[in-house]
Amino acid sequence: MDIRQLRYFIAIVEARSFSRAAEQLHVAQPALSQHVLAMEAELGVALLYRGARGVVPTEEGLRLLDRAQAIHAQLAALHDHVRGREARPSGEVRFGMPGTVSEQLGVPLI
Amino acid sequence: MDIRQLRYFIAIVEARSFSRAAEQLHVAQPALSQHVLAMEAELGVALLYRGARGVVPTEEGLRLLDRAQAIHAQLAALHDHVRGREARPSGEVRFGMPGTVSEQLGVPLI
DNA sequence: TAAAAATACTCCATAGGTATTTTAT
DNA sequence: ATAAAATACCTATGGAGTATTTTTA
Repeated sequence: MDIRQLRYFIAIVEARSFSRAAEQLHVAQPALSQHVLAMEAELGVALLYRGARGVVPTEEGLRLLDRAQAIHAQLAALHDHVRGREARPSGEVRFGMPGTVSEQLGVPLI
Repeated sequence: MDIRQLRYFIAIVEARSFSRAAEQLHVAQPALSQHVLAMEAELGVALLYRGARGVVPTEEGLRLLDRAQAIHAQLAALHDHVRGREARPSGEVRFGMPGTVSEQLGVPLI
């Protein structure tokens, strides 16, 4: 179970369709089929009900969706967190410029 | 940034060494080097101080470690959660047995 | 100078693409 | 009958291995 699969699964459930999710993700539809089949095999449960009008999550699919979104959100926040930049940025800004430029450009800019 | 990289990073910090982590993970040491270098490039920060006796995390490395462990724990719990089996199992247990056997075996067993 | 990490390269596993078949309404 | 998912097959990217060089205390 990797992050890419979780992202794909979220997109599929939200799009209510493999095909539409494939478009949005810029991947081919069979790639998504393979990943969902792999996840279902790994978990030993069905995650989606397949119909002629798209798909709908099973109970297990809903539970996976919930966790997948949580994990995905944590990963999205990872970059900023590591760099010490939280949602509300704080800290000091420094700004350097050659003296000759600063008078012409810097002062008006500020 | 994928979960494999997070797992590798956790192992490296805990082992305080690329080489020792490589042994424990059953992968070659250069594979870990590549992943950490890739992560540092992606984040734009150094994650480890390299020394002749191994490695030690930078401040950013410590922050990544924290998040990585959280995400890793969530992923570990994913299987059980999807199947509806929480850390503290709850629910109903049913147990069936042919009548002839139950008298001889079932009653004492319970 | 002696460890540990980085680099160079090679190879293979697998993610993903195209074409097609199967399924469900 | 038709739209959507599954299957078959092929290709190519990148993850990982071996051999080697570079770095650091």
